[in-house]
Formats: sequence, structure tokens, C-alpha cells
Amino acid sequence: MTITIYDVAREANVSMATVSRVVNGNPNVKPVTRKKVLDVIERLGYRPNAVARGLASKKTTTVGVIIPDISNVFYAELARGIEDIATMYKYNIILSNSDNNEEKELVVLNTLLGKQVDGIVYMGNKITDKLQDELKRANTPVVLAGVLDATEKLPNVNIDYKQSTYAVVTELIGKGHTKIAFLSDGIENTNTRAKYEGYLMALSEAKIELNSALIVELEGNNYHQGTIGWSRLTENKVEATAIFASDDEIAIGALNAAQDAGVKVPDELEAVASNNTKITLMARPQLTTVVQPLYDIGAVAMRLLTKLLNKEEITSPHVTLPYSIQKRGTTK
Amino acid sequence: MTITIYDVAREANVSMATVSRVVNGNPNVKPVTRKKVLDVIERLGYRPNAVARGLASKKTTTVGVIIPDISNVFYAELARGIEDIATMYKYNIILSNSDNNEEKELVVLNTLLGKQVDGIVYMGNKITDKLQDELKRANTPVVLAGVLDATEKLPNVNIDYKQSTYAVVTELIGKGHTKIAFLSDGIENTNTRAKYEGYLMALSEAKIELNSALIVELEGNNYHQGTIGWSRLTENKVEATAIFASDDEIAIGALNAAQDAGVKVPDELEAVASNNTKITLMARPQLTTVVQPLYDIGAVAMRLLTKLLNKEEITSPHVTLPYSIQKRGTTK
DNA sequence: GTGAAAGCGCTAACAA
DNA sequence: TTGTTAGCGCTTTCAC
Repeated sequence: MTITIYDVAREANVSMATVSRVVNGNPNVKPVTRKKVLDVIERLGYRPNAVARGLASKKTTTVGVIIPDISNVFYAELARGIEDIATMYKYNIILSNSDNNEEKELVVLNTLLGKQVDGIVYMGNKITDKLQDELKRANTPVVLAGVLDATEKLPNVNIDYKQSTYAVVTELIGKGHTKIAFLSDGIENTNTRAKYEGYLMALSEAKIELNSALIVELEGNNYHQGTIGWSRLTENKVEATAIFASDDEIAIGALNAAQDAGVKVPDELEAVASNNTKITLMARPQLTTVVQPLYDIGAVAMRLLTKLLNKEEITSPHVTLPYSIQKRGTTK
Repeated sequence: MTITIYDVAREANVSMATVSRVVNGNPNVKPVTRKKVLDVIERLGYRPNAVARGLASKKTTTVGVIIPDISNVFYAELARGIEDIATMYKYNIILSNSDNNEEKELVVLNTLLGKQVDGIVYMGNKITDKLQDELKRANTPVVLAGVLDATEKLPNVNIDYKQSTYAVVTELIGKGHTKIAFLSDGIENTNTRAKYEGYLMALSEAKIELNSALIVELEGNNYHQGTIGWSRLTENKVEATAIFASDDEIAIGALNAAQDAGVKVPDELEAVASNNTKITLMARPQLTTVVQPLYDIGAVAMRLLTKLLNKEEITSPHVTLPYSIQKRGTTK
């Protein structure tokens, strides 16, 4: 049989309330009593039932994490940051993959809310209106990690994608490139859109006309899509001399395809990627990228959520973390 | 205010029990009644409270997942398999990183049990005795995913590491290699030990004497350790002509270090890795590896757990999935 | 086919 | 400082 708080109370000759106080570290317990209770707990091997506690206190110390795909390095690093901080603040996380599919997101959100999570960390391409509504209806705190909120309504943690993209593209232009390809997943996705805007801004500032043959919109952020990206570019016969990729895997896919076709990197083709996941080091040449502090984005997002949960004061619900640019072998 | 089952019952003029039956798909409800209840649920936006349900039914439809590091591609792919099958069977997963640290594992396990998870999927280097004891005491079903259980007590899903390593090393020997390095994390780790035994078996069968300078035990499965592995090999002055690595990241680290030092791969150095994570495709040359069906290992482990939870009949608690060998650019 | 009522194990007033 | 006592929202006998 399972040992309950009642068993402990009986054995220690105190009330359930006192046991509860001891377990929860309430200071209003005489040290002697505390010791006595602790001993019984030890002897009986009592372990508090978090489900009962959750029902009574209406707090589960569990947060839901909606993530597109945990096997994607980018999200996995964010997730690690989230989990570490969650643990630090005594929360557990329920992880659910959404595949960036709105329908799944809705189902997952509903399950999470049914499980009475105290809060939610959302990662994905964009917050759809429907999702936004559901979230509001539930009025459970939510923080977006690595996703801009187009409407600026939800707390979120990001870097400035537009600015960072502008910076690297401008630098490429400064080296004389005029045919700079932009490889990305769907431009309707919030972050990608911001990057695209940065790209456009750099071009326009340099008075370079936009060549749509250089814009390749892919169907996802992965290696395979990157290789497709390169084929698309060659089909378009644009002879790009530089690439900006919205994702590391896309960049590696495109570069490997290019190199397999005999293109010399970085001599004939320079490239800059976006996320600085650890695969940037494994590729040859190693990737030059915008450095997004992925772990930190996750960590800060979770920290922000804990503040929301404790009703701590919040300086700003929109955190923009600094980015940097890491130069490696794919640029001269 | 939150809508409870009681509110629904009142509005629908039925008892809580009936609402409960409808919500749980119990067939003993007249269609008319069911419709009536469903309508009220819809109208009120009622969402069952899983915590209360968990307390009453002693089932949480939540399983704990103990994982060394979710940002490691290897584990992330296993995790994805686990989560997909969990979702399929209506379970959620609570994910906890352990960093392969026994103390953390113990803490995590305890939290998970406190949260009344219905079962646990464990990933890690090895099941220590203490952990084994705690697991037994809780008598919560556990399945190991991608970890051999030295004592053969716990259900687990794996491939035959010894056999697969034996096969690839034997093939290297067949090509004339006699100086085959073995790069791995700690040999005390269950899976690594099995691989090491496979390596030894191949050597002994070919009557090649074991050269301890070729055995490099590293401090973890990551890229950086791989680069260290290569330095170690050069310090040892053994001039290995082939490498077997227990991990893909280690392999890439070692190969990149070797190539940076001017070694031609695969002409002067052949290499075989172990896990076939997706980074094997991104490296240049692409890695030849033993193919572990990572996603499937996770998926099958979770499926096995659901069987345990439903008390379904189990053919065997020790599942060995088939492996294969994928030849790519690091071997001739 | 449906309802009444007793818990599940704990927290949180409130009282003492 | 400690105890009493309602619940928290649901499932699950057991009756009818």
C-alpha cells in the first residue's frame, strides 16, 4: 500500500496539517516536532503525492513545452535551456512535438491545459490567431522562445533577426557581392519574415535591385531542403556568389551540394547561416553564422515564465538578447 | 470560474456519473443522453481536469523520460520516437535531463515518482545498483531505450552492439588494417563495453594483438572529445590507419582534426562510426556508420511500456532491433 | 441506463 | 505552534 500523509501523521502523533507544514518547509513548526515528523517520513519512506497536491493547491509545478521537433538541433538546444531553468525553479516540463502543424498545436495545447500546467513555453513558426485565442481563453501564462510575436501581445525572448540579417548581408555586399541568395523556409513564418526584411533593407540601402530568382523559399529547415535549395538556384541560372541561409542545416545542405558540384567555398561562394547550432562546427568548411544564444533564449524564456508564475515584477515582457557574428570558413 | 463536471451535470440534468461516462466513452449511456451531455460540454467549454482524474483513478497518462541530454542529437532522435508513440497512445511525457549523473538521476526519478507517472523510459550510460533498487521499490514499469541492462532484469530495446562492432571491425581487418583505433567514452558504460567486446573479438579472431595505445577512452560523446581523441592518437605515435568510434560526434571530431592535420580520408585513414544520427550526412566525407534505428528504438521502447501499462502480453522484454551498415565516404 | 455517495491525498483557511 | 475540517474535480462501486 502507498504511504500517505495520514499514515505519517498517525505514526508521528501529529495532525496531517503539521506533516504538510514540514513537507512544505513552513517555518511554523517547532524544531522537535519537525524532527519527529522527518524521522517518521524517513522510516516509512513517505513520498508526497504531487497529483493530490496539485488538485488541492491548484498548482502542478509543471509547465508545458510546445516544440516543433525535438530532434531538430535548433529546438533541442532551446529545450535544454528551458529544462535547466525549469529544474532550477522546481518545475517539470511536459514536452510535446507539434511539427509546426496548427492542428497538432491546438490538440497539444488542449491536452496541456487539461493537465493543468502552470504555464507554457511555445516554440514554432508563428502563433496563429486561433492559437492566440485559445491561449487567451485559458489565461495560462505563455512565453514564446525564439519566436517573434507579430502582434506583440505575448511575452517572448528573441534576438533581433532583422538587424542581424541586415548586418551580415551588408557585410557581404561590402565585399562586392551583388548576387546574394536568400535561402529559407516559408517567408510567412514570423522569424523568417524578419530576416527577409533585413535582407531587403541591406539590398535597398546598397541600391541593389531585388532579383527574385535569388530568393528560394523551402519547405522546412533541414539538410535535405538545403540541397534542394542549391538545385533551385542552379535551375534559376543566377550564379549566386553568396548565400544567406535562415537555418544551419539548410546552409550545410546547400554548401555540400555546391561543393559536390565543384564549387569552391569560400572562394567562389561565401555563405552565412543563422543559428550557430553545434553542427556549424562539424561542417567543412565550418560555417560562418549569426550567433543566436539558443540555450540562453530557452533559459531566459523559462525564467521569464517563472516570474510570470510568481507574479514577480517584470521589466519588459519582450526580451531581445544580443547576437553576434561568428566568422568561420565559409566566408573570406 | 472553472467549469467542472458538476456544472455540466447540473446544466444537462444528469448526474456527475453520467457526464463522467460520456467523457470517458463508456458505452452504457443512452444516445439521447450522450448527445445532451455533449451539447452542454460544448456550450460551456468544459475541459476535464486531468489532475483530479489522476487522483481519483490513480492513473496520470503521463510517463517520465530520463535522458542524459536532449541537446545531443543521438538522444533527441530517441526522444522523438518515444514522444510520437506516447502521443499515439494518449500519454504525455515529462522530460528530464540527467547528464548521466547518478545523483541527478536519483533526484529526477524521485520527482517523477512523486508526480505519479504511470511508467518510465530510461536512457543513459548504465543503470547503477542504487537506481535499480529505487526503481524496484517504486514498482513502476520501466523500459530502457538504447541502454543494455547488464543484469538483464529490466525490459530494454537495443541493437546488438557487440555483434555490429565485430562486423565492422572485421571488415576493416579484411581490408588489411591492423592498426584500428577504438575511440569511445568510458568503457564502463554498458553499451560501450559491448562495443569494446566486439572490437576485441574481431581482433582476437584475426590474431591481431591488442595495442592499448590504440584504445582511447574519452570523457563524453561529443565533437570536442573527438578532436581530443585524435590528438591522443598522435601523441601515442601509433599511426592508426582506421578508426572505429562509439559515437558519430566523436568520429567527426577525430576526422576533422585528422584532416586538418593533412591526413587524407579515406585514403590514409578509414573510419566507421556507430549511430547514424543525421550529422553523418552533413560531415565531409559523409560518415560510414553502423545504422542504429534510433527513432525506432525510442518508439519500440515506448510501445513496450504501453504494453506493460496495459498488462498486455509481452513476447519478450528484451528487444533487439536489427542494425545495418551504411557505407559512405569515410571508408573505401 | 442512471444516480448517490464515498473516497483519491493533499492544502488552506480557521480555530484553538 | 498545532489541529480540525472543508474542499480540490473526478472515478468508481453499488443501488436502483
